Amino acid sequence: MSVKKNESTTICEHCVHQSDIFRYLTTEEYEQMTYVKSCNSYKRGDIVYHEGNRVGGIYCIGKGIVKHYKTGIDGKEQIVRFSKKGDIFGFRSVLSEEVACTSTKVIEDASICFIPVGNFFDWIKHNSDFSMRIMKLSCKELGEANQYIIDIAQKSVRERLAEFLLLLLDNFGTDSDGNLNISLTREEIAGLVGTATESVIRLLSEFKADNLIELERRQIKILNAKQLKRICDVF
Amino acid sequence: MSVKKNESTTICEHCVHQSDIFRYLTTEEYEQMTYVKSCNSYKRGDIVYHEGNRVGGIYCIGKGIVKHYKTGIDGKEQIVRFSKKGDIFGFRSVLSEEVACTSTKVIEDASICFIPVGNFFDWIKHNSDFSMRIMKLSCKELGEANQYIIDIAQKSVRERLAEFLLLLLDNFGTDSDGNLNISLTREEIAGLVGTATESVIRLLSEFKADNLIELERRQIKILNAKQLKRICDVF
DNA sequence: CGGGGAGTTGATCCACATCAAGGTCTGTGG
DNA sequence: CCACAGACCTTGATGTGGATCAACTCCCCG
Repeated sequence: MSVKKNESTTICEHCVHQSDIFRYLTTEEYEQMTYVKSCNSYKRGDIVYHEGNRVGGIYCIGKGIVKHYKTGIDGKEQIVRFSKKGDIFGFRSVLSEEVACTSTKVIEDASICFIPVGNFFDWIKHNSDFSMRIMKLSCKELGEANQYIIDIAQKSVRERLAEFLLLLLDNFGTDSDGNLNISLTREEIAGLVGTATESVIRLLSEFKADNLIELERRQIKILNAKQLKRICDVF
Repeated sequence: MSVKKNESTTICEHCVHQSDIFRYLTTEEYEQMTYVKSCNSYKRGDIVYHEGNRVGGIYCIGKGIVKHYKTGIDGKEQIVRFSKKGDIFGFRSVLSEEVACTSTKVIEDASICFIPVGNFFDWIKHNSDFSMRIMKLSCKELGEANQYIIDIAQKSVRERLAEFLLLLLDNFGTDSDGNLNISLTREEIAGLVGTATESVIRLLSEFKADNLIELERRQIKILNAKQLKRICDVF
């Protein structure tokens, strides 16, 4: 259940500044946005919306990380994507006029803005630069989803795990110690790679034994990206 | 390699009429389209474009069926989608300004129109109804791709095969004999389901033995859709 | 300091891939 | 019209990646 608290506008402004997509709004539209949007803060574990919900607008992340996942057999989560600072999400359901095809849950305390569908549609309708950016975004996500499909269909768990470690590195970068800037449970990694938790654990230990990574609880440090790349590049 | 022949405009007009997306063009734009588009006919096996190609426009199918696939390990095809009469494709690469993320090959003799990217962009820029439709389309495909991911990640081959048979039924319908209106090799079905050819054969025979389907070479007739639905609906 | 979620490890099992061999259909050219 | 090549299909035998089950430990937090 989502615990929301209203926040001062200051953080909100912050959020919008993070996202380059709103640069394509006119000054007037931008002002309108700061007026209509509402900003909330979320804790790890909070649900932004559930699969099957009707989504009444789009979301923009000012701070934090969320995962987008579908719930499958026995409630097993399959993560299809992450969003982080500056990313927008929810537009897929809004634009396709369908209910949400994924659930969105916070995995790192976040501050997220909500913009009602009406305004969003207005901008898309009247601002072709903005609408072009949105289109580009959805097409990019579609390309990534297609890649995901063939990865899961044809690569081994070992290959996929190597690939997703690199993807996390690319997406979230590292802190000053070289650790990945995202903290996932083994179960979440399993839900991302599409495998069982135990398999993730075994393969991570294997990678560690081969000096490809370092492990310190949920901290993962990638030591040998080149070799990981070699493992996942089987095509 | 793609064998193309120019066709009379008559068939071309035909093609555009099939697609409801062009109804959203203004009369002027529509006229422009009939002027700039070029129509070609393709035989089964012809390639429209390869994964990694730069795509210079969008395609619209007047007749026939194509498959969109990625090539993986050992050249094994993973089909991610089909397009048929009235569908447009190629816009993903165009809009995301990336190279094609899939190859497109004809699986039923087809007549396909090509519309250059320049005109397409013009319409999107100046016609918000049209651009909205395109957006809706790409978001719908994104939702389907997400579903595909969790299916492949969590369902058994048996469940997926049942699901894809129903999906083919839904997409292509049946002829007067009740056979699916699409003819795929066992290998293509395997590439769709994400499994080995032999597994497809064994499971199809199983379904046949259970009187769920009838098989006559590449003709597949679905006898008991309800039971197939029960097999694939494990979530 | 104890309860619970997360992580780990080992043992077991099976769905499915892979390999191998043969059968059937179709189109081509002699 | 036949024969032959090649693509496709089928069936059986075998191997294995990784899921599942079970037991235990570790670590955090109230």
